Amino acid sequence: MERNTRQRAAIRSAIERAGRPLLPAEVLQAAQVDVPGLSLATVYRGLKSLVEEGAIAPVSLPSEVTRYEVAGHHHHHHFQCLSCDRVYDVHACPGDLGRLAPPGFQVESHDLTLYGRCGPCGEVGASKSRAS
Amino acid sequence: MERNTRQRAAIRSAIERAGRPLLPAEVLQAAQVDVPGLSLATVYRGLKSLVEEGAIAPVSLPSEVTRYEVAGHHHHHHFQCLSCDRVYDVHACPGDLGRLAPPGFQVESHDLTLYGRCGPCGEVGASKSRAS
DNA sequence: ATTCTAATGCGAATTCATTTTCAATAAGGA
DNA sequence: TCCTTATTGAAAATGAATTCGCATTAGAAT
Repeated sequence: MERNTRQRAAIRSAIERAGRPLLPAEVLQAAQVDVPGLSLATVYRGLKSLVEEGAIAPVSLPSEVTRYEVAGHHHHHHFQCLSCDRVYDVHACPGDLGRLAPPGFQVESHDLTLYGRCGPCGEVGASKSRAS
Repeated sequence: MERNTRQRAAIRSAIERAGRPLLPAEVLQAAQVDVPGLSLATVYRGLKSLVEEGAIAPVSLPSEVTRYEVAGHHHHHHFQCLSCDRVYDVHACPGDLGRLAPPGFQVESHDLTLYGRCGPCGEVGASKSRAS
């Protein structure tokens, strides 16, 4: 059966603590606080099983590697900071986008990504410094 | 200087004729109508130079390889068919999305992708058949 | 405590889109 | 037409993300 290992708990915990979608590399870094020797391969294995068991959900944005966030959120969108590249959840939606499609096209869902400067980056006026 | 070759004309023409964003592989297929021996490497080379000279623009959607479409369109969005995977332009926009971002977040731009069934696929009732 | 085997770390191996190498070819100016 | 060299096709090489193989480690049931 599936075992509860420190590394899996650390991976899950890292994503929960972040409160925003994380890249596999970011999960690695955050989870290594709990498990110093953690490897990237294990992060990938953990992410895969957590997705399968429905604990986390993949988040893919244009031209970006898939990130992961805790599952169960209502319908929402994302904001990516042009300065630090971090992605945040946006719990709002313009709604009723079916009307935008050409006639004869049936809309079932949609993805919206906002781009700009996030709160933290706006405060320090950083210019293109990557996320901590 | 830059030479006007049959292959470059075919690549450009293929994208113009399509009227929608095409994958490199789709450009290859469409352009081979004009130049049978055309190679994918040449398509990539052509796409790169056409982007540099501003004739075409890259279109990237979540989890998708970059497509290319004629440049110069006004601000617009895209629709991807869940049945055939083709991508179409959507010349409409919900507008004013800055209000959706969390306080302190500055929105500069946005990307919107609609998913559903395109006109052609809706008509034939095809289920998951890939684009022609 | 003992045993069984899932899980891990590490490096090698994949996958796949895109780029490069290079000999052959073909624009297009002279 | 001739010449120079940008361009092409084909295959090999890259680059980056993700997965795999395997010996070792460590959950957890007994």
